[in-house]
Amino acid sequence: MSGLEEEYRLEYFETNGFYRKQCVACGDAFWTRDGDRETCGEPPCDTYGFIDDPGFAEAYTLEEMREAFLGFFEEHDHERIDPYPVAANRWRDDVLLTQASIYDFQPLVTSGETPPPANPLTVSQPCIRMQDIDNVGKTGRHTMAFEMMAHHAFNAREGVEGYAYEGEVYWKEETVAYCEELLDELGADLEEVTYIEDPWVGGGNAGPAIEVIYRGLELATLVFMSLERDPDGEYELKGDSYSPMDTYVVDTGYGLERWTWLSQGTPTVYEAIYPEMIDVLTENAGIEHTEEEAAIVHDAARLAGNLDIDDADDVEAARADIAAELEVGLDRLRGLLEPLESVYAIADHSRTLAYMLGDGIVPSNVGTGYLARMVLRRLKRLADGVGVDAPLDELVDMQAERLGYANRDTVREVVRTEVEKYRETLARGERRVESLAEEYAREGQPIPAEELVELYDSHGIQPDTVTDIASQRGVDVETPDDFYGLVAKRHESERAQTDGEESASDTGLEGLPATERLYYEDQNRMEFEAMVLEVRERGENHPEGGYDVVLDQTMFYPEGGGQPADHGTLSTDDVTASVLDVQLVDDVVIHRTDVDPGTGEFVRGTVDAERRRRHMRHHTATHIVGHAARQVLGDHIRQAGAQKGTESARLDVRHYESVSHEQLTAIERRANDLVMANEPVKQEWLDRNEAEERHGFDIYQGGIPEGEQVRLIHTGPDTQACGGTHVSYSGEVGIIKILGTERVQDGVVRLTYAAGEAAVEAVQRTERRLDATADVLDVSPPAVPETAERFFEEWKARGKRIEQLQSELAAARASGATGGETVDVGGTTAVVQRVDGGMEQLRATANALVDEGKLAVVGSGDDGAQFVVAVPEGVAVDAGEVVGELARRVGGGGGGPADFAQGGGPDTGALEDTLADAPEVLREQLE
RNA sequence: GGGCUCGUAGAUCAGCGGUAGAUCAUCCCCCUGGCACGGGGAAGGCCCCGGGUUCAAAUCCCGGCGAGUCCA
Repeated sequence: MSGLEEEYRLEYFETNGFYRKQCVACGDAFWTRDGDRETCGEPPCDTYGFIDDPGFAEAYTLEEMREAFLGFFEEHDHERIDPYPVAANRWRDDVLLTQASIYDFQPLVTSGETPPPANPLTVSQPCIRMQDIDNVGKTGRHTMAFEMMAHHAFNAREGVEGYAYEGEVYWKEETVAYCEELLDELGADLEEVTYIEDPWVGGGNAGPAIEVIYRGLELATLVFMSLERDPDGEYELKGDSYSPMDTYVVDTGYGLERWTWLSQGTPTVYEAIYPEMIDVLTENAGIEHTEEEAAIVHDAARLAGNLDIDDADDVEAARADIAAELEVGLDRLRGLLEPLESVYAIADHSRTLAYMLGDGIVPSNVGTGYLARMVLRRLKRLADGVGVDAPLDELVDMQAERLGYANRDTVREVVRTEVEKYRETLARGERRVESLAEEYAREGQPIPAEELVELYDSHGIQPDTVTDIASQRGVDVETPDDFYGLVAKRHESERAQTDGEESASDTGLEGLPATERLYYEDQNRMEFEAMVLEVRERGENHPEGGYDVVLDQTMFYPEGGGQPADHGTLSTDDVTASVLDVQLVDDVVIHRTDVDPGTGEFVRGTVDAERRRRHMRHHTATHIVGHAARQVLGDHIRQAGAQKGTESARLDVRHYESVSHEQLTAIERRANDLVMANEPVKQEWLDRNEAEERHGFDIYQGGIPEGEQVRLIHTGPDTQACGGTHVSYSGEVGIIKILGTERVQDGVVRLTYAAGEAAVEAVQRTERRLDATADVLDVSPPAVPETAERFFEEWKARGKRIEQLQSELAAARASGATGGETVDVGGTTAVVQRVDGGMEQLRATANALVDEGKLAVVGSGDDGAQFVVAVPEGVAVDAGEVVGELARRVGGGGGGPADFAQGGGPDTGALEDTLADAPEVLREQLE
């Protein structure tokens, strides 16, 4: 066991006269050319030394610095590659956002499975780190959106085989030399640069790493990824053991924003990287400073840079010290700085959104969409708070323009839609809080913490919003110290349930050769011959029983990519086995059959052609519908899931609003246009990097395939990476009929459609329903909508008429025209009457009687035995009690308020006797 | 992917087992020279859909559809 000290003894350091020192303040080991140096150079051991005193020979803009960096490495034999999207989930499924340039090459390139797009390479990769959201604007140096400039080299140890790249391109010596040369070229004083030893650990990998510090600013991190976690490993880092890997990767990160900042020496990073935006925002917000105020702000920023400020909490703590140092009041300082902090954050959040939306992320309540929504809402709050009244879509567009995105119209549209949604949510929230505040105001109580949690968790209302509105009504709010802790507590129980995932069962099929998959060779052939390599009876883990059959080659398509497995038969001369399911495990296709075809036998395989053809039509149709949806709805349209069946298929796409009928019709028409154009559907196997380069990441609509080669399906103008089976010409899909659309969740729209024979069947089904409806209405099908509407209107009108007639009838009954027994109960006239009708009639009759000052007991035998008892004002009879007693006698129950009650029971036979006893019951009540 | 909340008049929402309500908007009348305001009146409801429990469901339970929100 050992650490990595030896790893840092570079020849470069030796020959250039470096010293290895230990920081007298923090104890970290570092390398320097300056023999007198005692501290590592990084705050808090040292302070910023570049503000008002830029560290490079010239000032660079963001764009100039990016070009300087990439150009430098191009000159040193690196290939410049285009940056990847910030939505990392478009090429890997373990993370949401790109947080570092190395994300572009994980996991397949770093593991050696796939070659890198170039080697060595250089890139300036846009990244988003949501974890810095609270620090943006406040610390002077944090940005949520940033570009990580990098150069990477992918190496494999000499003599080991089986990796997608081999040999060593370069390693630590060259990496440090490049860094020094670049710094030197830009005019940095190399005497002032320090290299801190800081081992890197992450995601099961580790390696030595060096932090490059210049004038107090960490400019770069040079990571030498070369170790993997291994219980028996010889290296010990942060509590885990590691051993060397066969591949080792140079992973560098140079912060574009910091290099730009250092070259300009502005008080904060924000003024260096988007000065125009800061100008626009300060003017729009009406922030004006006198010369004296401007000087205070400037000095405060410089002082803050010299302090050990890591996050927003430190800023607050340091502010008093800064105020004292500048000899201004704390409140005045805060008043000057806080609006600026908002402006900085607004500029940053606008840029973050430009990255996100420019890369096609659609705001929603899940995944990256949720993150985009959070950023936008925070941006809106900041802008409102500081008085920036420029529309957000303009702010985002300013950044999108600078970043060169082509889909700026969509981006603006998305921002506008999302701002409107937020406005509605806020309005809803305000109404809710207002009525809640009034409720608690009446009781003279403060709004309790549980309500606060509920308002936030279920309705998205921030506690400070609640406090604001409540205080306007003079209501206190119990704000707990640990508000977000309480919210988290609410979610604790759901965590517990999410484990218990079934572990992949041991297939026991190791060592079998990969099945040759014939369905890729000829997607139209449905018959083949093969040899049975292995048959296993399915164990008790599989309640459906049967056999797992492995062949040397197969035409059967295994379930995958949203396409269900083929069915069919495997026959020998003696037996015919039905194939009920087909799965792919690693490279082996497993056929589940009902009987054992016999190991070593030759079998004739026949695929259920009807089923397969329907799947093929629906699969190609899915590509076509996706393409059409993108044309109609916009370039941001991406597949969120898909399922193909025999009767219909569905495609879920990311979109920011529901799809209108008009849009649906347009999609359907475009899709059928593509069908009728009868374009060839071609498959092509391509090297992964080449496929990405030629067609972009949008080919991964159906998920991210493994392996070095990807299979592309070209359907006319559409290209996707896909493992499914397809028809040969788009015309074979037949008619595509969109059956419906629904919003599966916010930000995801589902399109359901049928193709070919399934479409014809679907149309016929719809037609039959229409015919049946027309028959019922006794009109021709075209007249159905109009007739249905007329009938519905008439039905409503009749309902009203019936109600009116019933009350007239009831009034007539009450006036004594239709009998009923009249008795005297303690001085009040009571009428006991049987009216066989519904509850409506009973109520109307009883009400009419009460209107005449009479006590009413009305019974019906229409639907069981039912009673209504109504008591006029000032009569001391409890209607509820009376009904309870009467209903009990017919085997039921009942009740209600004292002046009006209803009830009943199933025993209709006892109705007459019960009504006869009613006067008795009423009199008992009086006592 | 999981949790929570909500679907009642055109709009905003009460009601939360027992006769469907308020406010605004709409229409009519009064007041005015006219408008705003004010006063009086009317019209407007498959209480989201489907099951269940109950004598009785807008109300309780289950399922679906729709909307919102928090978290991974």
